[in-house]
Amino acid sequence: MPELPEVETVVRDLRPHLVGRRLARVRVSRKALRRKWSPAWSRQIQGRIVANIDRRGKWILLDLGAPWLVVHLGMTGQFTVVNARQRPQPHTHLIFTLDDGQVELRFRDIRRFGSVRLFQDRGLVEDFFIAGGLGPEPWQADAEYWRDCLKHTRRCLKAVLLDQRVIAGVGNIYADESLFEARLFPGLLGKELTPTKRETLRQAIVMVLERAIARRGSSIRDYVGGDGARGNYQDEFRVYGQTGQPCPRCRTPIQRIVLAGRSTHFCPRCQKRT
DNA sequence: ATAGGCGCCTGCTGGC
DNA sequence: TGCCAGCAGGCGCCTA
Repeated sequence: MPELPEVETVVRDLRPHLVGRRLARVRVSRKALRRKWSPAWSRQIQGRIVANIDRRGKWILLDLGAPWLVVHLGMTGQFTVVNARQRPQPHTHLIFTLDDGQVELRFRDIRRFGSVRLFQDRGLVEDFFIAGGLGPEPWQADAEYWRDCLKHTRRCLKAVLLDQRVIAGVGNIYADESLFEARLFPGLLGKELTPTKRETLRQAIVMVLERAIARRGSSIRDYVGGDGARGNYQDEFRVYGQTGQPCPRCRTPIQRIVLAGRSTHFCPRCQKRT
C-alpha cells in the first residue's frame, strides 16, 4: 500500500532516470483507471522533457515544463523505469517511451485504484490540492498546528492520522506504527491528548516515516520502488499485521480491532486508553 | 462534526 | 479437490 515512504522512494528512484529526458511516445491500455485517460493528454505529453519529479503527500508530480502529470498509486500502483525490451507485465496501463527508446516509464496497477491526471500548469496542480484540502507534509506540521487539529476533535487518533486533510501521506501501516511508537491507544479521541502526548505523537510520526524511507518503504505484496525493487520496512513492523505476535516491548500479544473502518493493530499493554 | 456504509478492483486465503 | 465468501485499504461519495 503505497504511503508517503513508498511514494518518496519511487520519486527518488525515478528522478535520475527521468529528469532531462524526453517523453517520446505514450501508449495507453483500454482499461480505465480511477480517472480515464484523455487522448488529448497524449498529444500534450509527447515530445515533452521532464523538468523534475517530486511528491506531495501520496501524489507524484511530474513537471513536464508546462503541463504537469499527477499520479496516485492507489493500493497496487507501480511506477517504474524498465528496459524497453522487457515484456510489459499484466495490468500495465501506461507506457511512456523515453527519448532513446531503450527505456520506458511504466504505470502498472492491478486493482486500478490509482489515478493519473494532467494539469496545464503548476498553479492548477496547487488548486487541485487546495480543493481537496490536502494537509501539510508531516515535517511541516508544528506543535501549534497539531494542537489546532486535535484539541477539539472527537474523532479517534486513528481516524485523524488517516485523514489526508490533517497531514498528507500517512496510511494504515504508518498510522498503526506511529501510534505504537508514541504508546497511544488508536481509539483515543484527539481532544483527550495532553500537549505532551500530542508532541510525542507528532515526533513519532516523523520518526517512523523517516525510518521507513531509509528502508525504501514497505513491500507487503505489490509495492516496488521506481527501480522495481521491493522495500524492506515490512521486516521492521512492530504492530501492523502482527496480530497475535508478541509485542516487541512487553511480549503481550498484539491485538487487531477495526477503527475508522480500517484494521488497526496495537499492543493492549503498551497502548492503554489512559 | 462525525460515523458508517458502499463502490471501485484484483488476487489471495481459509473454510467447507 | 474445487468453490466461494471474506479480506486487503486507497479515495470519493452518500446518508444518518
